Parts: sequence; C-alpha cells; structure tokens
Amino acid sequence: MIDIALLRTAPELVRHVCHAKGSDVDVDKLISLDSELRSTQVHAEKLRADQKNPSLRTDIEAARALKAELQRATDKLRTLQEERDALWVRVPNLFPDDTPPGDDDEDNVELRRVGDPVPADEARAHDTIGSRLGIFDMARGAEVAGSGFYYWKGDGARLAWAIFSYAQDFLVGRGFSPMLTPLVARERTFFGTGYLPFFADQLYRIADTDLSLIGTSEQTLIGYYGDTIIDRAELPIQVTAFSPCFRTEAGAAGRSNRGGYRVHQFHKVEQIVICDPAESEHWLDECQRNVEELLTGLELPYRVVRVCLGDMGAPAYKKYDTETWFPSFGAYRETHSNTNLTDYQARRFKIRFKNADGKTVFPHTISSTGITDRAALAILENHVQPDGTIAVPKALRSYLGGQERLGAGKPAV
RNA sequence: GGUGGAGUCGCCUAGUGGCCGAGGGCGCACGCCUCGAAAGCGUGUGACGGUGCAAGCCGUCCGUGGGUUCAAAUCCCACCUCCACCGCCA
Repeated sequence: MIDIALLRTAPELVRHVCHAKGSDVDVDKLISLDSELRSTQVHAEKLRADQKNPSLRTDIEAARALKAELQRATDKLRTLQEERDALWVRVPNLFPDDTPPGDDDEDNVELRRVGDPVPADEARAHDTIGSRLGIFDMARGAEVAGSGFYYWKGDGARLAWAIFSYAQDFLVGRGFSPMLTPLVARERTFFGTGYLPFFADQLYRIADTDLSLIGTSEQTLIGYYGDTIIDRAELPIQVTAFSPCFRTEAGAAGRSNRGGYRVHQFHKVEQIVICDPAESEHWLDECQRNVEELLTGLELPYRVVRVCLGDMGAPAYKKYDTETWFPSFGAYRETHSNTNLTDYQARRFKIRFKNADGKTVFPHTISSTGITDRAALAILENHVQPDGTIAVPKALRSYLGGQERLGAGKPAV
C-alpha cells in the first residue's frame, strides 16, 4: 500500500498511478468512500464518548437509545471500511518519473550488455542437450507430476546444487544471512508481500486450509518480519534463502517456452534487503551488482533492462531484469528480477522501525533473484562442447569436486 | 491426531461484569541529589486511527474474530499460538 494520506492531499497522483499502471480502481469512488468513512468515524467516536458518561447508569432508557444509534453507526462504519479497503489495497505503488512507459517486456529499456554471446543455434536447446546427457528429464516429470515439472538427474542435479551453493556462499560473503523457510504460507503473508490480490491466480492453494505453496522465498523472508517493529540497529537486514518456488503459470500455456524455462516448480536463491528508506536505491544497486557478478562468475553473457511500467507489477516501484543469453531462443531471456518495493510491502505487512528521530516509520524492501535453475539451463546451452559435454565454469568447480566436464560419464538412469 | 492448561503496556505481574473506562514491579529516559557515580526521590514511558494551524483533544487496542449486556480483560462461541502429557514420526 501507499500512504493513504496521498488520497486526500494528492488525489491526482493516485489517479495518475492507477492509470499509468493499468489499474481499474475507481479513484473517484475511493475518494468519496474515504471521505464518508471519516465523517462516519467522527460521528461514531462521539457516540462512544457519550456512552462513557456515568449518568447513563441511572438512565437506562437513554443508554439503550444511545446503544442503538451507536450500533447503526458502527455497522455503517464497518461497511464503508470494507468497501474503501477493498479498493485501496489494489492501488499500485508509485514509480519514479524516469520509468520507461510501455505495455509489456517488449518495451523494457536495455541498459547494457556484458559478455560475448555464442551464435543463435536451435541445436543448443537445453532440453535436447540435457536429455541426451541423461541429466535433465521433462518427460518423466510430466509423467509423475504433470506438464511443467521436470527432473534434474546425475550431473544435472549436481550442477543445480552447485549453482545454489555458489550463489549462497557469494551472498553470505556480501553480508547476507542465510535461512531455510517454510514452503507454505498463510493468506496474510501473500497479502502482506503484495502477491494477493494481484497474483492470486499464480498460487497453488492447499485444499481446505488457509495455506498456499510459496511462489518465492521472498514471501516467507519478508513475512518473517511482518507485524513487527524492527530495532533500528538491525538495519539493514540482509537475508537470503534457497527454496523451491511454485507457480501455476495460469495463462502462460501455449507460449513458446520449450523445456524447463517456464515451469510450475523451480528453485531459487533469493536476496532480500530491508533498509532505511534513504538507502533503498543504494541496496537496489548492490543487489544488481551481486546478480551481475554471479553471472560473470558463471561465464554467461547477459543484458540488463530497466523494466517498463506495464511489465512491472503493481507493488514494484523500480525494477531491473537481468536477461541471460539462450542460444536456442536466439535471445536474452529473463533469469533475474531485482525490485525496489519501497514501503509498499512494509505498509501492508506493518513492518516498521524507529528512525533516528524516534518516529515510527516504514522501511523499504528490496527483493532480488540471486540465482535460479534457469541459470543452469543457460549453462547447458552456453557451455556445451563439440563433444556434447558441458564445460564447468571455474567458479563452480570447487562445488563439483574439481570436475571440469558434465555428462562425460555414463548417463544417469 | 487426543487430553489438559495458558495468552494483559519491552519483560514480570494484579485482575471473576461498573471503584480496571487497565494497577504495581522491573527495565528504559529525563530531572533532583552528588566532585562524579550508585542508592534514593520525582516525572515520564506503547501501537493504530480521527480531529485541529498548533499546544492538544477524541477514539480503538488485554492473542484474533464474533456474540451477550445500558456496560466485557472479566461471561459465551469459533479460531490462532504456546506449554505439558499421550499417540505417531524424518
């Protein structure tokens, strides 16, 4: 959420944000609901104050009448509150003036390219390579769990573990504290992190419970601090976690995403920062630097784009995507996303801290990919050798017992 | 999963329908005292919302949400969490 005071002091700004981010929230309705809510609240509070008058103890008839009136006022208050909040929680976050306009990822603005991409080559498709080496299996994944699930096997599974360990060790070296988190969470958590109501159709809900599978450990990492007032001395909080991530990808069926690029379950090392509002731009840049150093260490060519308005999502204030070169797609494809959410999550989740002046304020949150198994797919495609094996980037060798080639031995299974 | 107990202002605690419409202690902050400190004494001590130019004022919050009542921390219902024991288990 943004500061509701903006609705009263700068309604044009709220209108502008809703329009720019394609929100269908009726701002005029919102303003009138909010205004009526407040006058009703003043009325109800006055009645409640009257109710405390000791003379009512001897005048039970008057007390009854007052009770009835107060009942009507609080009923109305509740209705108005529900109506206003239903709209308010859907108002998107603000964004800086230099945010690129646009509707989708086509309109993202490229900032830089790093590394020398190998030529586009359909034959380098990771599923083809991985299947041939016996380290990657879509077919059996579909058999067991349905379309959109796959297996890493043998050297493939070792490669996946290697990149996750590599990324986590790197981030720990950068001051991040590692966690292993719950893989399910309550609705409250998804609301607080801004995934509900905006991405409701992405959640795997667990029948007959309040729980859903997490779509990212961001949800449980930020959730850890929900409804708390953080000691200022603890900021900035830097945490990282490895977790499976579950997404229904509703609506993505039929898109050209062969192989394991877009699936219902992937694995991710996440980087999360909770910091003083004055420092969030700095930490967004720090997280971006981490992303790029991780990719450089994996010897993968990439480009960085500034994400446009239409591709950003309601909770995001500013977002960089990092896209890694996939020869089989003949394109840079998103492997990392790095977002400054400013105080949008903190407000929803009542995460606060006391600033130097002793005022209770909302911190900013940064949510950024560290590494996912999409990077492992990119390693297959970019580092495949003429003999069909995969060259292991130097940075990963210590995580693979010094091994320099993947898939050279007997295929697993 | 079963049975029993419990959740009050950072921590401990008082509390069985209206002198609690939240008291006390600890801690913390400030002041007095002191050469300085400790002790002692005094004052203060949260969150959220509304209102006002402002000092301030008003309201809400006793795990959460409902309900009973003129009136609820207190009575009723549901849920959440924790503790103990039993069962099961990596």
